[in-house]
Amino acid sequence: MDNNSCIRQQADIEQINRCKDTVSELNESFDYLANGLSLVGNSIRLKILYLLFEEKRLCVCDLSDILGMNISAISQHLRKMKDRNLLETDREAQTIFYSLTAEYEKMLNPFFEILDKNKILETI
Amino acid sequence: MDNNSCIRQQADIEQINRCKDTVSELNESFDYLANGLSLVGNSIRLKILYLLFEEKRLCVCDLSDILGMNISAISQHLRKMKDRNLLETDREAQTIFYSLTAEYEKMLNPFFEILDKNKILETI
DNA sequence: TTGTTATTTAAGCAAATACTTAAATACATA
DNA sequence: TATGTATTTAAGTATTTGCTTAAATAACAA
Repeated sequence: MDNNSCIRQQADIEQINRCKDTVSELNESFDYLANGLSLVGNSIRLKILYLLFEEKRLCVCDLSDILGMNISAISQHLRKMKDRNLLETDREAQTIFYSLTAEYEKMLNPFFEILDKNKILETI
Repeated sequence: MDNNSCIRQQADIEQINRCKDTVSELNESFDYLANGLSLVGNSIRLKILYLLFEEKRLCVCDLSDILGMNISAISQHLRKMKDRNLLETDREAQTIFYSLTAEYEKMLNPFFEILDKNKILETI
């Protein structure tokens, strides 16, 4: 793993140890948060999330049509986000509607605002 | 691309078209934002960002030691984040210190707060 | 029951990402 | 100028991710 055997001569050993402690203490939190952010960090999924933010709810079929993509591909993206609790579903006969969970709607709001701002700028 | 030829029978055509317009209008913004978020959505890079948030500045060598990873791997992560303006550098003799840019320190703050909260919870 | 619509799931492939190794660059000092 | 320290870069490999295809499930209607 570490062949170059680092630690520079003026390194602050106390700082290094403090950081090591922080990292090992928060390790699972980092993994969990990073996993959530990686789901949002994909432009197809970000589009889906934004569309659900604006339209409140949409089904796989609608999203497939809006984004010009295979239903199966969309379904797999939705599944990942549902598994991580970014989305929830609500069945109405054969149609399954997806929507943002309250928690993530709030969490993602600042990013949606950035997108809204862009929209206004470009339409002026 | 789209073999299943969707559009369900009760689809709201106006809604679909409105959504298509939004997506094509904001297309580059989605790509740009998603790219930024995908950088944060990696647990190694998230750890680096959090450590820089707490310690203000660290060099490749320190991070390599703290995270128990190859210097080259860390350097490549740092480069990606510097290219996307999440980080900036500041040379001091042979040592190059990385720090968060003001813009992203502000933008990532809510996530760092989540991590801080966890830290307090676990130490009680 | 049979067929239709809406969706999910599984398997395979292709592209993207992360890590390793080795060589290159940059600065400092003897 | 030669040597050591700090870091980057390039190339190769391995792992992960995303998409396609085809088959499966679920609700409904004839």
